Formats: sequence, structure tokens, C-alpha cells
Amino acid sequence: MATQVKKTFQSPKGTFDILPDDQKYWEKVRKAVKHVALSYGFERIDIPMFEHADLYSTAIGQSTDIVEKEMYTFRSKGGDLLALRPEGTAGVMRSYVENGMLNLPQPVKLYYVGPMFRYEQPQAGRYRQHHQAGFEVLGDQDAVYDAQVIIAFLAVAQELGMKNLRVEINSIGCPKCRPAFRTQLVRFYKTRVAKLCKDCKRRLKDNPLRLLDCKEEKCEQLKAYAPNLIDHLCEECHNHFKLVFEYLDELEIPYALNPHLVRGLDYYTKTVFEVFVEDEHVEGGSEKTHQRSKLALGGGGRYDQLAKTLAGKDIPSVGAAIGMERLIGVMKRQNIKATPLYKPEVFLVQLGAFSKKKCLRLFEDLRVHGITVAESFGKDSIKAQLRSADRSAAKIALILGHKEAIDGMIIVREMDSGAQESISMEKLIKVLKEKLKK
RNA sequence: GUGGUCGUAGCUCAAUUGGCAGAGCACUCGGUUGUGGUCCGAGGGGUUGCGGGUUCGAGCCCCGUCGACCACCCCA
Repeated sequence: MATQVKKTFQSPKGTFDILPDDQKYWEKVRKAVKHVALSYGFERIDIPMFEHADLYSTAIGQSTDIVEKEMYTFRSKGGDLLALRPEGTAGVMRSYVENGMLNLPQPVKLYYVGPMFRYEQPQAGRYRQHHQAGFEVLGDQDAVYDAQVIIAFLAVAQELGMKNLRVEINSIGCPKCRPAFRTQLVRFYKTRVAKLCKDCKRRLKDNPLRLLDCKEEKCEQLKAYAPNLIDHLCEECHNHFKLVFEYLDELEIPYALNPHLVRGLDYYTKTVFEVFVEDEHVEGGSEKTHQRSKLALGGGGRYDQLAKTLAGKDIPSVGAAIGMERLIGVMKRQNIKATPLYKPEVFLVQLGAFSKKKCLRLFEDLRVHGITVAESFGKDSIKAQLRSADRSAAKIALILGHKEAIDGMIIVREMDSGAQESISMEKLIKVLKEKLKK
């Protein structure tokens, strides 16, 4: 062997392992998403984790941050320019068109769960590989679905027992009314350029709508006087927006109109929303102070223009995505419990080579009867095995000594009380099922 | 991409001015016949994130680098 060069491997920047101890939270979230999705009629779809890169640049927009600097693009050996998916909606729409879902009864409701990839500076709750659960309603323009997507989103959080949620909602208009508004906005800010922060000066040229999203103090002040999108919606957008409110009100969903809410993806039209949670998160590197702030759990909106951009088709749609890492982070901070996935019911203790072989068989018998068995076959001493049994939290230990193995008997020990009895092997399954109330 | 704080055992953290790298928890084994938890004892674990430099001597000082966290930016 060549000289050993020490290299300590770390998971790549912004990625992380989901360890066994944490799986229970992920399982709980996946279960809630699945249950809610199916109960609202969303069926599962799985799309590739990479697509042709131009699918995203066309769908999301050339001048968005995601496309400009956050995409993982690479060339395949065949020369195609591909990209790891930075979000789910574009791929779902591509699949809808490609698989002729236009011929299904409309709308088509789909949900997905899986990793997304963005090349960004990581922070807590922000990763280069993160996971989203998303709902999409494709092929219907009715405002009722804008509301339903929001309701489904909240239902997931509610099913998990989450508190302090708030929906912020806005309408960013459509190609009929937005350009006129944009012109007006630019006109307003052009006379006040001097008062803007340097980022907003840039935004004024590239993406004026985002001016409304700035958090700088001086820009905040200007915003108060800036023209409001919702005051300049065309009649169709206005009526649509009003209906969304009416549907949310009908179900008494608490929401707040945020006229400055703008989302960073080009494909949105009409309704946009984000769901926030009042969260306690750590601020400051060394001096850790806890500060309450609102954390975005996810968001979404209507994207009636996306299919036109992508395929020249008219497929009005609306969707939302939940950030799973953030959801789980909040669950932990709100002390929401998840039950462990692995809970052995009985622990098998073997003594001696003959017994060990018999136990291997017994393990199979118990397993096919639906009893979860744990073991530490690698250990020989009864002491070590019972210690493992104790830590496994199994209710019952089965002890098969050499003598019992020959006589066709086995010792059933209740771990809590320490009471134990020797019974014949034939009765074992029956006795265990009684004790475990199966 | 820019700036700030921080990296010591699996985890939580010590180590005086630059002077022998430690503790608790966890893990493994033992406390005499085939019985766990409590208790007692022992053991395994570290190139102090990594690479250079200064120094008789570096966990500590300097430079670089990687990573985590925070802010900007943006978002989930």
C-alpha cells in the first residue's frame, strides 16, 4: 500500500446526514404530508433530481438569484447541460405536459417530497441540499384552489401540532396589469433614487418589484409612500384575489395581507403567499442571545404563465412548498415529540453455541409472527446481553440456556419486574402475544 | 461572493503567562457458578479540523485553508 495520506472527509458544505435518532421526525413529517395530501386529493409524483438546465432558467427566470448564481449545473458525457433541481414546480409542470396530463380530468393535483439543491451560503435552516414537500394544483384557474393549497399547507403544520403560524398573502397581478404597475413603481422610485440603499438602486433596473421586499430602514420608510400593487390590479386579478380571501374566511383561516410580499421566482402571477412561524432562534456567533423572530416555513403562489413559457400551453396552476428542515427545526423547538421508529418488544438472550444456533432460528419464527426482536448475538455473557436488553427497552427478555435448549423450554423474563418463568417452546408465541397484547 | 464569531475524545466542555492533552456522559470489560438497571473498578478511544510559520517548546501566537454559526443577499 502506498504511504497513507490522512484526509478527513466531511460532508460537503451545506449538506448533512440525517442520523437514525432524527429519522423519527422525518418520518412523522412525511406521514403528515402524505396523509394531508391524499385527504385533499393530491397524488404523489416523483420527478428526477436533475433536469435540463434551461428548464429552470426558462421557468424561474434568467435574472433570478436561483438561476443566476445558485444552480448546480453540469454537463453530461453526451454534452447536455443539466442542473440539479433547485425547486420542484418546474419539473412537475414539465412532467404534466410531457405525460399528457392535460387529457386527465382537470385539475390534476400532485404532491412531491424530496431534496432540492442550491449553491448558497449555508446558515442554520438553510442548506445546499434541503428537502421540500410540495403541493401543486395544475390545470384550473379557480381561486378556490389558491385557498386549498394554503389550507393544505396549514393542515400539515396543524397535524404536526405546530403553533404560532401566520399566513401572509398578496397578489402580484398578471401580464395585463403588472407592467403598468411596474412602470408606475419605477417612476415613483426614480425621483427618489438618492434615498435608496445600494441594492435597491440595482433592483430598480433589474427587478423593480423586489424594491418592495427590501428590509433596509430607509427603504422601508419609502415603501410606505410607494404605490401598492393591490391598488393597481386589473379587474380579473382583483376579483380573483377577493375570492381567495372569501374562501379563506369561510374556513376561518387566519391570514394577513402583506402588500410588500413579492416572491423571487418569475413564474408567479396573482396570488403569492408565505407561511411564517413565530420562532425562537439563536442570534450572534459567540454571544448567544435568543430572539423571537418570524421564520419562513414555506410559501407558494399561482403560476398561470408557467406552462405558456415552457410549452406554449395554457395551464393555470397554483402550488406551495414546505421547507422540511425548517419544519423539523420548529417541531423540536416547540417540543413536538416523535415516536422512535425502532422499538424492540422482546430481547433474545443465548447461552452457549448450541443455544445460539437455536436462537437464530427462533429469531426468524418471532419475526414472521410480527414480533420485533432485538439481540446481541455477538456477546456471549448473559450479563452483557441483559445489559443490552435493558438498554433496548424491550419489555421481555427471552433467555435460552443450554439446558432449556435441550429440554425444549425457554425462560420468559419481564424486564420491569424481573419476574420470570420457564415455559415450553411450543407455547412461546401464544404467551408472547398475550403479554404484548397482540 | 463580502464581513464577523468559533473549531480540543462519539457528546458537553476544561487545560494559569506558550510548559507532560484532561473531566463528566457514552462505549467495552470486570466485581468467581446462568440474570439487567444502582454502586465500585479497569480499559479503549485525540496527529487539539487540516497545512505551513515563529519558538528550546504551540491546543494557546502568526499566515493560509476547510467547516459550523451569524449578518448582507436570497430563500425553503
